[in-house]
Amino acid sequence: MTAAKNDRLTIRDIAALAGVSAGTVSRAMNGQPGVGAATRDRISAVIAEHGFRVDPTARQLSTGRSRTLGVLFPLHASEVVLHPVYPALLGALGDAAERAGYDLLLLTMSGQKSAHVLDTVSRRRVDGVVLPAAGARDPIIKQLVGLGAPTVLIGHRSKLPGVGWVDCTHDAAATELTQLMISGGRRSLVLLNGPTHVSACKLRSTGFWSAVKAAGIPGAREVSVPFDTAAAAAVALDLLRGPNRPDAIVCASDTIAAGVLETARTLGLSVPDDVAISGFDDRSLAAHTQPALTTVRMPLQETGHAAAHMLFAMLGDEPLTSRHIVLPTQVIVRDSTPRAAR
Amino acid sequence: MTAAKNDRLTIRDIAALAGVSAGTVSRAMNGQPGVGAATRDRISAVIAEHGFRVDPTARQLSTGRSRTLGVLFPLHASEVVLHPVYPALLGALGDAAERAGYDLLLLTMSGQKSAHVLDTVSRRRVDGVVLPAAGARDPIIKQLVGLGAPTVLIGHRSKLPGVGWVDCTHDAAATELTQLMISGGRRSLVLLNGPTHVSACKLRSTGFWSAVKAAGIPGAREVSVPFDTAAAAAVALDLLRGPNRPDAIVCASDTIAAGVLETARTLGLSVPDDVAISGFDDRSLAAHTQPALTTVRMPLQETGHAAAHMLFAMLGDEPLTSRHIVLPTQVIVRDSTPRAAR
DNA sequence: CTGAAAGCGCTTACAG
DNA sequence: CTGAAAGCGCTTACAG
Repeated sequence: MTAAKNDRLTIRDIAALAGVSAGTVSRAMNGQPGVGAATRDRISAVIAEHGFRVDPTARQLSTGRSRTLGVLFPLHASEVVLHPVYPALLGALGDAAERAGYDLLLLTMSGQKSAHVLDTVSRRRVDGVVLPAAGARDPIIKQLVGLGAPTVLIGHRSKLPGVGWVDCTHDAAATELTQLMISGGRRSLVLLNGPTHVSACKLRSTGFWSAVKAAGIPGAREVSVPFDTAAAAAVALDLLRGPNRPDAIVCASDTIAAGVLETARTLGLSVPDDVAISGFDDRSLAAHTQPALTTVRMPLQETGHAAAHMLFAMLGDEPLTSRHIVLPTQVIVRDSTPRAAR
Repeated sequence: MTAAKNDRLTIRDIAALAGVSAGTVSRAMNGQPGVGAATRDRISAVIAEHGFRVDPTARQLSTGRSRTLGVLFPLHASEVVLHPVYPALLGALGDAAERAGYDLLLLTMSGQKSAHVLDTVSRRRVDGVVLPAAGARDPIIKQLVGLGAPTVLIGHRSKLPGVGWVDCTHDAAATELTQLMISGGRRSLVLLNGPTHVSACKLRSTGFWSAVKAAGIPGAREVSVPFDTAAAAAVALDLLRGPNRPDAIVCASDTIAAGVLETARTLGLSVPDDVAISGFDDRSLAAHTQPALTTVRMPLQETGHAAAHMLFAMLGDEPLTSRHIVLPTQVIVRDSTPRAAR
């Protein structure tokens, strides 16, 4: 006799009320076979009347499964990387988890010390882990897999066996934007990319160069900057004042594009006539820049849902169709790129 | 016999290895009195050699306490409000929780439907809840308190009895910035505030007006805009082109200040000579604007730690000094405000 | 179809 | 100072 009594009903209370045994209530609650229809109804009625939620702790001790999903926050990621992705993603994860009866454990990792995260996953018997901003943090990914925890990455197409991921078509979007520039008559192209160790940036680079090569356009360049408006503005100054000024700059984020727009304005260049500019992310600012920014919308909600459901599938709750999902992005054409002239 | 056997050692294994009973191991582990020094050492040695982590699930079932803290994410908050605060705050919360042996449960609430959050807190016996971006969401605050869950708000000074909060001196910072403007000779002041339902914005307003009144300066104005650069730029255009152009604009965020800076540049106004501008938040952009932005740094790490420790104190783990903590902000003077001319 | 019982891994009065 | 035992609230073979 240890834990304090409280007013919560236990499965035994329900059993007594329904005139059956606790085991039968358990079977009925969990939708298991071997409970008579009448008994089932009686139990449902009692639960409906008196209210009863199974104690997840007791269930876990008995089954060994926690019905808990870990969400790993990479706190060392720059604020700018974090920003646009999280709220929508978390909302979708939370919704999916709620619907499936899972709870979410928040795993934070300051720096690279993964020991505590691994310990928590193991102690709490976390059923699976989502890494919403996976990337070059490979050590922990491998360690999680080593622990036997089903792992789903968002935004990083890991080659590790068993690891699932959900990503979107950064490459195709970059290709489409670049083609938009080319079909609008642009011939001096620059990709103002983010940090090249970011998986999404690698894909954007691939997409850019594939369009450039397909069109046989020489002299295209790629420059890498942090996801920072001011830094982008500074680099844009060099580009736009330098020799062979580009007439199209594909930017890897709206924040980068904002810096380029700013510099263009400072230099008195007209957008898109003198230089066409595109962004990525479709953040709220993109619709309000002058001119409004052509950009790419990511399927954030869908990504969160897909990641959650992939995890449920890995846990055997749903059929597992694929461990690797690529969702479509959507190019939003506004006024900062040339009208398709063809 | 239900849960799958695994390789993890139980307290009974340790007890056997140390030649004592499980109860004694439990008492030794938990630092309880009534265990001989020699026994204690032997148990420590065994644990050190073989490794052992107590199963939190079993402990919880026995004690009724989960050693889990809830972190409530307000997903309906705009991305801009969320942004600057979360990573540092979560990191600090995570650190503090880790050190105290607590885990963090991620509570998401899409829209205003709090039922699931309350149910989770109750089912999982969450020991206490932190609301990192509390505000006008009062319904859930009251409901959490009603559940008996110790509750700590960040950024909202609730009047509800029993509710703890950690906030910082938004008001004093606004006063200091305003005085900086006044002592620099500015006499036509505007507070370009954020949404007035945000608690921090109310305090910033208070601080601004208190400085204005103390200096006896007439004609000061306050205008409210969303936390959005483009929206701020539009409002700034009206202000800076209208009659009696302000010579100082105190902005409620760096994003707002960025819009004002942009408009000033567009209009060919010199900052700070024609119009002085200050921000709030000290986001990374603030150091890189042209001119660099005078702004306010929030004690985010300290806030996270304070919130966590207040919760521990409410849970009886630490002495509770106060349920209401106001931490100091720091005004960062850069080049967008007048040099203190006196 | 249903019940009685054992077990999940801890903690904590209760004895001694 | 230490052990034996009961209990936390479930689940699930095992019988019937």
